[in-house]
Amino acid sequence: MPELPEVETFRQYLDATSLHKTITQVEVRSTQILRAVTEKELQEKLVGHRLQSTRRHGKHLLAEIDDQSWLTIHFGMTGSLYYFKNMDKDPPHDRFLVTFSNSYHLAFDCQRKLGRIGLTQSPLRFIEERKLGPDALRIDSTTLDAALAKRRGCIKQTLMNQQVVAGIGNLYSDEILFQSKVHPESRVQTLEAETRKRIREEIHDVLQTAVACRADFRRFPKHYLIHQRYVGGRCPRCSTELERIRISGRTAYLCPRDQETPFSHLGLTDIS
DNA sequence: CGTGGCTCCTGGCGGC
DNA sequence: TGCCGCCAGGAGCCAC
Repeated sequence: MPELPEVETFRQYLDATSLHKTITQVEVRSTQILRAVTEKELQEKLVGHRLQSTRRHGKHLLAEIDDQSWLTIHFGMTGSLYYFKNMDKDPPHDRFLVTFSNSYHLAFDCQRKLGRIGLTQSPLRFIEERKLGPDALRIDSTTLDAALAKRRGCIKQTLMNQQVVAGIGNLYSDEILFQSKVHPESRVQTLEAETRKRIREEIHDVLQTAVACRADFRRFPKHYLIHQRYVGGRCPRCSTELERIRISGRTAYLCPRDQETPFSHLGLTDIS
C-alpha cells in the first residue's frame, strides 16, 4: 500500500509519538527486512539515543538519530507503524521493535517482508545513493518536463519510476492519470506540453488531497477513481464501466471513454 | 542507458 | 471442506 501519502502519514505519526524519547531496546524479529545493516549495528546506533526529527522523500521515511546518523524505513507493500504500550497490542507481523524509556514500543509491522530498515549518514546521501528523483510533492513542471523528455515507454510506468519522480505507485498513478484524462499506455514522447502540465498539476493535487485525508480512501473526494477501482466499477464522471488492463505486470484501471489514447479509434495503442 | 520480465515474500480469495 | 493457482498498492536485478 504505502505510496507517498501513506508514508507522509506514517511520518506524522512517528513525529507525534516517538521523538525525543530515549531508546532502551531494539529488536529485529526478521532479518530479511534489514538493508545493508545488522541487528547489532542498529542496536549500537539506537540504544541510549533518541530520534529527534523526521524527513520523507518519496516513499522513504528517514528519522534523525541524535548522533548525526539517520534511520531509514521503506514500507514495501505491507509495511506500517504502531506505537503502543502493552505487548498484547503488538501487531501480528512485527519485524522490528523499538522500546522507549517510557516503556512504550514502536513496531514496524510488515506482513510480506518487502519493507526495509537501514541506516544512512544523511538524507542527501541516501537520495543520491538510491538515485531517487525529486519528491513528487515538490517537483516543478520544468524539472518534470526535463525528466520526461529523456523517457520513452508509457506514462504510467514512467510516473511509477522512482528515479524519475519519487513517491508515486500503482494506485496513485492510476488516480493521477484518471484525473488528467490521460490513458496510462500513452507514450511519454507523444504527450503535448499542455498535457504534461496537466499531469504535473494532478500529481500535486491528488497527492496533496490524499495527504490531507491522511491517506484514508474513505475520505477522498467522490470523483476519485479509487472508490470504483474494482472489476465492474464505473467511471465517477461518466459512469462508463472501467477497463482493467495490465501494464508490465501491474494492474491499471481506467475509463476507456475519458482516457482515450490519441490513436485508440484506430485500434492502435503503441506508436513508438 | 532504457526497458521489460522475473523474483522476492505472505496471505486472502475464487474456482474446482 | 480442501487444495491450488492467482493476485496484491514495491522494487532490485538481469538479460536484451
